[in-house]
Amino acid sequence: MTSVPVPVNTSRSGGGGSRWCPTPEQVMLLERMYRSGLKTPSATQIQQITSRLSIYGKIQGKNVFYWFQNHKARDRQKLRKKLMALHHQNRLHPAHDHHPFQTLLHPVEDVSKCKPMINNNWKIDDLPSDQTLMCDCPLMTMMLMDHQGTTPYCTRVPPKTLQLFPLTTTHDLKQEDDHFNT
Amino acid sequence: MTSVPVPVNTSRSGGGGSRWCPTPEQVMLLERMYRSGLKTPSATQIQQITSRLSIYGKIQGKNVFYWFQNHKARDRQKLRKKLMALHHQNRLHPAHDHHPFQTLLHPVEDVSKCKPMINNNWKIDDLPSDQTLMCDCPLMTMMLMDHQGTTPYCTRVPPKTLQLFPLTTTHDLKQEDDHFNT
DNA sequence: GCAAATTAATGATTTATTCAAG
DNA sequence: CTTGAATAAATCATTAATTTGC
Repeated sequence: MTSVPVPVNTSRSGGGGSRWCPTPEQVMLLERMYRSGLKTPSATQIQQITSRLSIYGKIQGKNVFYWFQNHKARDRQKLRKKLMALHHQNRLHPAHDHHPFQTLLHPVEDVSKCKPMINNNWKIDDLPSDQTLMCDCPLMTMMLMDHQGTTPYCTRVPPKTLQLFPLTTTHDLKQEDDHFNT
Repeated sequence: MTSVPVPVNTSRSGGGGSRWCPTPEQVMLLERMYRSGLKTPSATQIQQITSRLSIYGKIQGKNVFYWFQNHKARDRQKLRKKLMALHHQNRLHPAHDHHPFQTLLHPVEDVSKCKPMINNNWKIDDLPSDQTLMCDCPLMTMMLMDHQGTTPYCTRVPPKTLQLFPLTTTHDLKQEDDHFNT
């Protein structure tokens, strides 16, 4: 696209093929409004926002409109993804584990404010004894075994699959559909 | 306020150490996993990692959890700083560009109690008169106001008739890509 | 060379968000 | 409108690096 170093906001007048490139100030203010509860601005609001943000750079009403649309959609998508993963995990491992964690960090509710109350209340700490644990984790095993002559426990090096731990301690291994790859 | 005298114990030996001190092997393997794409391990994965890293030294599930949380957060933070710096360079904020931009991004403000005047019905045609428009969203006005009166270059702020934007009509408006984030 | 003092990294907690379910 | 679930951001706290004076 013949990118001539145009001063950032490449809103070329005319036939206009360029996209809006928000400035940091614009993004900051938009995010602030979004967090403040404005999820779907009305046309009037969009006009006001546009006029106010135009002092930071070129901007149009449709940019604002699309920004809110995209931002909301992205938020929802992200959350849905998480919930899906969680639900899947819950189905597969109803017994224990499954929480993606932060809840486990709330040991006690009443005393947590007063004192640093040392933290041995972690559920995760009670690791199930490592008997079947270290049998099937392709990538993990692969990553954990190089560079040391010690070879932890499991010495099997799978080809190249990038799936993480499909395993459960007692059940057969169905993958829990991980989602770490952005 | 005043710190309690730390028990000071050998973290890796036994007893209640102050905090986890990862061994170089542990750090190396954790970083390798992170770089391989594992950003938020599930509880099961954390257990796996913990049990495998425990051969290099004392470690608990919460340590692994915290490690990934912190690592991810600080990665994001670093990246954001870089991007912010770059954008600032481009924009050449002359007045006071060296105040921590992060503070501006802090969501410390609690204007969120204001009700979102959501209005999905945005027909541009029947816009109400502008007079009442300005009144029903003090929140937006407040947020959009310049914090220090910096107003870089463009100072035109017409609060009146503004450019309209296409609605879902015959127009195409297919240029709403997302690039304001990341 | 060595510790006390100071600064930078990083482990561990707390707080503020988000969307959706009830 | 309130609450549930789960962070990610912000912050607190402690360890490691380093500087400094002797």
